Amino acid sequence: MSAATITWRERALGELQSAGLRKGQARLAVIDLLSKQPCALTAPEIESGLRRKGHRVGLATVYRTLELLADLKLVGRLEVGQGIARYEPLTPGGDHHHHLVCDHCGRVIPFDDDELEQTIDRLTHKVRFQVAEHDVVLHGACRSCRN
Amino acid sequence: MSAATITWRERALGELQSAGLRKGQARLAVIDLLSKQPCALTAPEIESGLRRKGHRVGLATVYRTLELLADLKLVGRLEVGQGIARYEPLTPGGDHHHHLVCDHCGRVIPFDDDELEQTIDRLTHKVRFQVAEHDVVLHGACRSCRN
DNA sequence: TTGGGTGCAAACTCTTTGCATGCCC
DNA sequence: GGGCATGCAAAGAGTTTGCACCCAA
Repeated sequence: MSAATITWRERALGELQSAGLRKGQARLAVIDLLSKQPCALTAPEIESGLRRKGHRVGLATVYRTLELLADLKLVGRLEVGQGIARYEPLTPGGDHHHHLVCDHCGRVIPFDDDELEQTIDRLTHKVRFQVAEHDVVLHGACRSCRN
Repeated sequence: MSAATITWRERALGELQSAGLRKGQARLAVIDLLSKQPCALTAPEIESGLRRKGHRVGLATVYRTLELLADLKLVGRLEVGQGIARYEPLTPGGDHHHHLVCDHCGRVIPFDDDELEQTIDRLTHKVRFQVAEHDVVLHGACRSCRN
């Protein structure tokens, strides 16, 4: 089994280990839930998801865990409007993507596009600014909401 | 003088007129201030800017005015992180741009790029989604903050 | 005159912080 | 056992809403 087949969850646990951080039940629960999610969730969504599964995890702990995981580059933080932060697992080489946001129902739908990535890469070097990350958000109406 | 030389401020006042909306002193003050701004401001920034000029405008009114102007497509709403909304005048054909955000000092710097716009235009038609607007945000360190 | 516009204050939501307790190592 | 991790509650910040007064048309 090659390194490329390590799951995000396994990688996250390894990163905690090598950073000398503990694996408390709250952290494990948040990592578990995130690892099963295809796209970005808000902190309150994560908290209620855990509660529904019987975990009693403080919302503050969810935020602290997400901040920790973001510092370790294990999750990405994304803001798509309404001043709400969303978090999603990051995979190193793999599935970099951006988001379509439906301004009617609030749905967030991931997409990717190679040409877009190439264009942004070129742009990143053109600009007089040290670019670390980029976000592209397309706003509009999803298939259910456009009439 | 052709239609193309109408200023944003004049257009905004015209839109209010034809929508049957009143031109109260607070709305006029917000429109005036926005018309002189090159890039996106937050609602509290607008409020304190007006206060500094001697206007007494409630923060709630600033929000209500910005929402109104956004509905009329006269201003764009932009979120660059930290859950803070920023607003800037929109000109129909003209100066479409995107933003560099310094994650250290919080500065927001506008930029534009034709290649990027073309790529996003193509993308907009490729995607199974009705796209109304798009935002590109590059995060990183500005020239003052990178050491 | 009259109803939309405005200011003030309170409410709401998301997020962060303080502190005492608990549990991983 | 020691110290990081956690939960609860309170504090903070941005934004929205309720309501009475005011002013543009």
